[in-house]
Amino acid sequence: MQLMDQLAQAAALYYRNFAAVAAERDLTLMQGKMLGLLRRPMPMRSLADLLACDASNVTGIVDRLAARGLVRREADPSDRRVKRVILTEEGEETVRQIRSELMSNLTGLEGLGEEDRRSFQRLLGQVLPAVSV
Amino acid sequence: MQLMDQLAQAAALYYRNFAAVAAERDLTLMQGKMLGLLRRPMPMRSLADLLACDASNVTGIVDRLAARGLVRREADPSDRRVKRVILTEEGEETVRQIRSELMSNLTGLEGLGEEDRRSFQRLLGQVLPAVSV
DNA sequence: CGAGACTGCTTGACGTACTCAAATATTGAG
DNA sequence: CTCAATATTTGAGTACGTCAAGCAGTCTCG
Repeated sequence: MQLMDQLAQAAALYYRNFAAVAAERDLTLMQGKMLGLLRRPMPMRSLADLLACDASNVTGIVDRLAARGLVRREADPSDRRVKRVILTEEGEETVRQIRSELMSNLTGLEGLGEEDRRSFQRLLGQVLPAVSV
Repeated sequence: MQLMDQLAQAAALYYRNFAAVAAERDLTLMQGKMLGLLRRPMPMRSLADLLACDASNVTGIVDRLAARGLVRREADPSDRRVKRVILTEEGEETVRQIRSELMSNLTGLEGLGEEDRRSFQRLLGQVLPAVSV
């Protein structure tokens, strides 16, 4: 079906853009995704679930982000097995920049009227139901 | 903006699904994408452009697909620098399977009425303009 | 309480993919 | 023919993906 192909193209385009924005800051796609998830401190395990990858994978990604001072690990007082990942000041700033650049690249979103916006949201949700965070 | 987040989730979901379908056949995401592009014989260079990756990268991916008998290289008679990648019979069959499984997983698409389908297509095109193939 | 099951994180081995620079083979322009 | 440009490959180095194994902390239950 033609619509499916268009969906594929749209998804590819979205990630090309995302990867390009991240790359400007010397971040990989995964590193960018992870930073974007850290609105609040998050156990490694949760990050693995959200990124749909193995926990052992998260260790390396966090290591690299931490080495660059964008995140740090902190102990979870309620369960000493758990380490929570938290953005540093610099990490917060980076996330803000990425978000705003992403928005400004999605010029198509700006042009939508209120009604189109609602439709788009409804259709997206229907075709690709969001996973609860 | 909330819509941007939903877009991100939708794109992520699309690829999770795609990757899962590919993985059932022991293919990676990139290998699946490449197979999907091979509707006709394609120079390595074109594949690199379509996949938005380095040409040296395509060499490896094609190598692995060829080793499994899903594609093969053939010489381009009009330019002896060029090698065209072409699906084998088994490759064609694999692509058919992947496509049909993708479709059947996107149950949300089936449920759309004619009008919704048109809207969705228009909105997708507006927000994330397709790259011409 | 204390043994065993389970969970969160890390490590190591190995394969795939990405980038970059360099080498080879052809092509095309002057 | 010479030189610039193009198509592909190779090699080094990094990031990421899986999987199996290990350690520490938590939980359940006799």
